[in-house]
Amino acid sequence: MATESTPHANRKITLADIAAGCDVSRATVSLVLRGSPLVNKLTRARVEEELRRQGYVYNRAAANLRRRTSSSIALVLNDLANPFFAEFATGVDEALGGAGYVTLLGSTGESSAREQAVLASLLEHDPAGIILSPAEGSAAARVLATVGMHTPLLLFNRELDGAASPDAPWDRLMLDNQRGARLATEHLIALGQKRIAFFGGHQGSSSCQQRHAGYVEAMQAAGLPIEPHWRIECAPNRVDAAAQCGALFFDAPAPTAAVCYNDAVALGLMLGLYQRGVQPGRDFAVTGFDDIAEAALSAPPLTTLASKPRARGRQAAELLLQRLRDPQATPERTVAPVQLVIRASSCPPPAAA
Amino acid sequence: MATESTPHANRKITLADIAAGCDVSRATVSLVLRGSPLVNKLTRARVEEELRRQGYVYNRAAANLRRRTSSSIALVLNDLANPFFAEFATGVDEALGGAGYVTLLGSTGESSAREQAVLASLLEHDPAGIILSPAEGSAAARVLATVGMHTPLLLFNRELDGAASPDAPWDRLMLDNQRGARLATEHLIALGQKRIAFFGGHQGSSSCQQRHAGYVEAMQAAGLPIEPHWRIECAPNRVDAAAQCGALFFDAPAPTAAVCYNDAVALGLMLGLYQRGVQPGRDFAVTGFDDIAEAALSAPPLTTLASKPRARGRQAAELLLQRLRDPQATPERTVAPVQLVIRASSCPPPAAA
DNA sequence: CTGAAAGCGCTTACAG
DNA sequence: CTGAAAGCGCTTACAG
Repeated sequence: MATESTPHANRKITLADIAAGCDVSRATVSLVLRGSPLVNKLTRARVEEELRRQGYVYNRAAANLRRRTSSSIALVLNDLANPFFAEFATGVDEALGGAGYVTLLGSTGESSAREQAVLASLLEHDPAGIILSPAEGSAAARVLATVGMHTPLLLFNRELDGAASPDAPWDRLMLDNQRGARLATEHLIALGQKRIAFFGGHQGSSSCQQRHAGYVEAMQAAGLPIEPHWRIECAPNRVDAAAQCGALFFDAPAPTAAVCYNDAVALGLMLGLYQRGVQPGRDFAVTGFDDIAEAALSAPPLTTLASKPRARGRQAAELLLQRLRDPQATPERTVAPVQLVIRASSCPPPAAA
Repeated sequence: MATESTPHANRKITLADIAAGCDVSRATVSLVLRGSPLVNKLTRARVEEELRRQGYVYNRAAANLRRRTSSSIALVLNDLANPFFAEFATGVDEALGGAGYVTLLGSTGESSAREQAVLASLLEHDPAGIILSPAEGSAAARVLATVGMHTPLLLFNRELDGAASPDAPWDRLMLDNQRGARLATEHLIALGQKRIAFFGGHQGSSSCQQRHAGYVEAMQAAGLPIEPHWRIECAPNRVDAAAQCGALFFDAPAPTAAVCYNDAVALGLMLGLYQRGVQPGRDFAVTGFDDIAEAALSAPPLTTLASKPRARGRQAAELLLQRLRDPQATPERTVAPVQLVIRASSCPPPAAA
């Protein structure tokens, strides 16, 4: 009957079905699947034909259970909707896929409470490792308590609160925030700028602190003064940056340039400047951080620091895979370089005052 | 000894460890974990204490194997780095997480060959269902062959090539592309625009065809002519759109407005117009599609169609979960409405010629 | 209310 | 070269 050859829609094909179908043991089928050289050529051919015929799909979960292995990695991000992290995730997934791992996704929306829940849930799926870009204010002790000692953790982009940094028991991949901001500041200084503000970001975030430190470093090395009202906090997005622009000009002396926390903030600041009749790129110099796609296309195009999020994603995956190969090696802190991308029109010399 | 109470770092805690630790059977521990009312209150308390004490982590893969269930959903996207899909993924993950599912991520980079490989790999992890935004040119027959009949499939955003659309054996969630483009075109017509182009996108993509059809519909309903050089193809990104801008003006009559394939294209077109000395919002009207974050912040702000990708992600997840509850129901094609967002300054009436 | 036993789909020594 | 048997960590009738 035609029905006979149709696979039953209600049950998946297993090794046992294949074994029965070509009269060998499950063990032999397993050896074929795993490419063992032990199997006789003809037996192998018969089994492979049967696998095709029945449309067999390997059950990796069962194999992982038996072998006590795992073929997944958990990727937990604070904000997947942010293009920077979306690019990062793409890079991670690319590299993991190439190594035979599958990505378990989790998104925390910058809430450390949700981060706990997401981590706990993903851990039940037994990932071989975790890549985590922590939510703001995420505490080292709590994360460590839920992740435990069994699952290697790679931190990206931010440190955890309260971590004894030098000897933390996890790997880290960080951007060279301080050097990046220093390069941007030095670039402005070389153009003759003297009154340079540091604009945007939350003081609480470690990346903001590091970037600010790089700015201070460059200013001090050049012997330039820093006014208190030249440091403006704002949420790291365009809208808030545009709204905070005015704060730069409340007191004298007004800055003529700003090193911004990131590109989003820089683009928002430019918008705010336009609205006040100050033309960025002519009356005011601006730099960003990240080199998002729009940085090259804004008016004027933006001088910024390229952090290459997709490459960072691949790098994070490689570092974690390396850790899986050698669980005993001492944890490492890797600092990814960032590159100054000069788009001259966003950075004029100071206007003759 | 202190060492005794330290969990062995080389083996994970299992049900059997807990059972041994408080002198009950594994069955009882399992019942506690699953919240069974059968268990005696005191027994439950003892077990729960022991679970905490040993830092037990549930092995969901083992449970899924035994129960023949699955707690994951595969999400396969053609381009996660695109903000539209990043938002979509966020919405999917939100809704799935809430329902106790975990997201298995796959990214195809618009290659249908990689799509096959990614689907095959994810299927081995036995997802309960699949949400797929197909790569361009992805063939229905091939996808169906690798996905099989066991795993419910939900298509998002695009149709598969060669699908007998009305009775395809999968669910679909599509945007109302045609109506959206019609609304945009009608809006321009109501402002008095008559020479309206359709700009950007690939003719091969179903969404582009649908949007173009909506444009044609509105033009014909208003009795307005359409010139052949008013339809310009370009890749759906800013850079290519800016480069193609000139093609609108090769022949007379030149258009005075353009309905764009999407926001990226619209922003690129505006850039191209500026470079030619045509000021969008004054000399030329432009509309987009998607309502990405930048649409509100461009100069001028862009009239566009809001497709709410995050909400679409949640909706896609809900539809798939619904399918899991009722596998027999006939497949559905859901069309999500899109909303015209009018930002007047991008759409002037035609200049007095 | 609790335990002994079987089994989910796979893998891996171990015999032969 | 192939098969019988045990076991990965869980769940679920079934007895008691």
